[in-house]
Amino acid sequence: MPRAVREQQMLDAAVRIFGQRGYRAASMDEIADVAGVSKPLVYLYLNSKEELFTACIRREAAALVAAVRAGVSGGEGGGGVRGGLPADRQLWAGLQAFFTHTAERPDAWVVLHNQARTQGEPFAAEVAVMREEIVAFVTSLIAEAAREAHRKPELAEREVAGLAQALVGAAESLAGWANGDASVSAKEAAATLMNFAWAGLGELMEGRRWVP
Amino acid sequence: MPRAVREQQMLDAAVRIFGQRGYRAASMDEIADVAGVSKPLVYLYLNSKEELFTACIRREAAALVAAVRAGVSGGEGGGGVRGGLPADRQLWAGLQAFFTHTAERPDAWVVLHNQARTQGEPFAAEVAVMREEIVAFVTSLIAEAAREAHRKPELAEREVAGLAQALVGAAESLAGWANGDASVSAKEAAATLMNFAWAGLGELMEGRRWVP
Amino acid sequence: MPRAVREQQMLDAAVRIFGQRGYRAASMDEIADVAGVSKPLVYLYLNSKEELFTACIRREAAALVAAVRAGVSGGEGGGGVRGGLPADRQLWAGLQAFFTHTAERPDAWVVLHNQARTQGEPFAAEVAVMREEIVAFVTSLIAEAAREAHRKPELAEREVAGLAQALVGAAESLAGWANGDASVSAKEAAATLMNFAWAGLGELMEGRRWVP
Amino acid sequence: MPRAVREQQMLDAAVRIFGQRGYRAASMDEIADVAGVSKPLVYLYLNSKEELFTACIRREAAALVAAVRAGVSGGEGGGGVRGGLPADRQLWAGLQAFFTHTAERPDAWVVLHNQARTQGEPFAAEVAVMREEIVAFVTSLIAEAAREAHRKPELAEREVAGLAQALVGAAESLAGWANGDASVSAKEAAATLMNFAWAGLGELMEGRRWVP
DNA sequence: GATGAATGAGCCTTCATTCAT
DNA sequence: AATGAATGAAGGCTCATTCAT
Repeated sequence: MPRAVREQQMLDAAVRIFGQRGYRAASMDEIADVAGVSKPLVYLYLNSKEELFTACIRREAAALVAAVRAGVSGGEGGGGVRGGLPADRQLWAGLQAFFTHTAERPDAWVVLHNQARTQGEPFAAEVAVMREEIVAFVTSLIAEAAREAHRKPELAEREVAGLAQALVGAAESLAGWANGDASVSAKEAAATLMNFAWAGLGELMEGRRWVP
Repeated sequence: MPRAVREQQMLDAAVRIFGQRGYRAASMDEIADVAGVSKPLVYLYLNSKEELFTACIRREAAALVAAVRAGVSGGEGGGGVRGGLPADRQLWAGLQAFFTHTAERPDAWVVLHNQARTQGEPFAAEVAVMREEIVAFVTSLIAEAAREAHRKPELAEREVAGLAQALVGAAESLAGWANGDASVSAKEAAATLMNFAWAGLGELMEGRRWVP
Repeated sequence: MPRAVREQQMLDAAVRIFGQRGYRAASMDEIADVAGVSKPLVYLYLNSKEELFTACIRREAAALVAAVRAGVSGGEGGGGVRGGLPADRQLWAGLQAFFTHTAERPDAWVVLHNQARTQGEPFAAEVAVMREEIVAFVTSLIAEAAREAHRKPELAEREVAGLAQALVGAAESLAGWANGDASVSAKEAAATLMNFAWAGLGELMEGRRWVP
Repeated sequence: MPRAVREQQMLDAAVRIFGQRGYRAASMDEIADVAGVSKPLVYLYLNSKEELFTACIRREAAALVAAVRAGVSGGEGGGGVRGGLPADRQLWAGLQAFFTHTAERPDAWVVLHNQARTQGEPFAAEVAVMREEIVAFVTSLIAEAAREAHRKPELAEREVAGLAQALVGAAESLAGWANGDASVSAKEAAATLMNFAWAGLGELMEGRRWVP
């Protein structure tokens, strides 16, 4: 069996075990078992527990970003009208893709969101890169929406950044919730968040704020 | 030294170490050291690592809920006019209390939010109880707000629940963000979230929704 | 059982196993077994294989130097005439003590001479210190002998150093030989070397050299 | 590439690695790498780590003995006057050859002297054979020297054996010393030992002994 | 003839946990 | 009430060794 295939099997197993047990509690023995190979082979290909975990993070981060990108580009119309979608449709498509992907690979999401971020520096930095990529994308969407609405730039740049953080944070949180509670589909989660967020953003763009 | 005091010292130490190292990486040796007692004494009082961790979770969960409750009840006017505050003021007070408390006890927040939820079943259930309590409270606030606005109950119960989840999730996410990034105060975090959320909720109560 | 005693037992066992198997081939498991304790206790007291080996080297080096010193000081006459012995008697006493000690503790000698010196830098340096101490002592003896013989200092300092090296080297080598081949007693080994060396030194002090 | 050549390359690599790392710490992987072949090929030709090590010992022992023999036979005059050299010239030639050879192949010397002798029985015996051959040769030289001096055989056979042991031991020790300390050439080492030894031997042949 | 792929076994190290005092 | 002393069990990692090709 070629090396590349075996490596993917190992990463599959590792993501599963890391997701279920946590980084520390996961044992290389169990990972090798689940991958259907011997432990030395895991070391031969991936060198150490640390590198194995890093490889998992990288693969899953790339897969998630790719999924969201594909969702946004593909849009709703089926790939024809590329790039021309309005900001709200792009956000909607991105959220759907995000919730779908995380629902399909719950262990991967746990690894990225819950495990990697709580295991200290070599790993946290790895996910931080991906997250910033997504935050930047959302930020650009909000800014574009403001432009589309032909408003004077009522929203300061710093404020937009804060809103993007809140939106991404809410999405992350809902992903965990939707996965944990089986009765919520990806589409429902996306709709809930879209409703919650888009209306709020619209109001803010009108300059209406809540003050104590 | 009375037993109750010693126990609190141990829990203090445990929360700190669990928060900094994670459940698995934390060693009973270090906890006993930091607590200034011998290891067997820790076992005498708290039986096992698992029970010790559970005790930490319970204590900190109770403290957090109590802080939020106190914030809401105390309100802005100083404790006199109980229960009479409008829903938005109550939410505002609760958010402020939440962000303040988590900022004051970062290790405790890490234990509750990052560690307990990722260490499997005995522990995840423990925090889930507390979280549900808070979600229920937020849900009641949203419902009350709808009543105050004298609308027909346009918002289905299920929908309200989803919104509460999103709001709580966003708050949790922002708490981590605010603690990690020193430049954001509790009040700022609360204001960001309040702006984001209240406008959206208001719109929804008016029956305006985003549809694809 | 008090800690100090246990530590000596562990060192006894370690010296034996390191001597018989070599540093790498010796297993902490076997050492713990032979010491009659569990492996974690060995780690609790001596931290690591490396530190354990270093502790062995230090203890045995000190013991060997002490034995030689005691032999020289005690002299043949029984401790009365301290310090006044002529150089040849001192050398004779030192050699006897050296061969006696190495014969009594063959594993310790193997550890010092064969193992420690071939396991790279943390360890080699440790024995080098002891060896230099002995070489310095022998050097001073040769120089004193030259003075006693009322010769002009025919022997250059560098030459004396080389002779000391050769003498110590010969002694080290004979120690291994005498221990390996049971029919040679410590006294015989000392006599052989004394005969071999003292005559040669005497000749050299007379200025007689072998030239091709 | 013919098998014999490949085998020599492997032995070259093995001697180097065994010498630098020690028997246990040397890995078959590294040896195969350095030899420029794959690991299974090493096993195909040399069967096991143990046999590989044994093969190294045998080859290097034979090479060393051959070098010394050649030095003695070749003598100073260039190979013409075989066998006629006096004993001291033969010893001088042998020592020079010995120190030259060990200086040229330091790893080989480490393998023979430091590693093989400390790795237990299969290997120690292998070098012992070679050493005895050399000791026997030196013994015969001393005896011949005594004859040449026309003395009655004052030196008992047992005594001669002891002296040969001491001389060989001193040479072994000086070899390590000279290789480790770069400032000593083969010729210097040989001269130091020759001076030290021949005078002592001469004295003994005259019947002058050191007595306590 | 030669090797890429794979593994059983073992070693160093750590940790939660328990007695005897 | 409190602890010094001690351990069973497990985990990360490496290595000599073997097939199928």
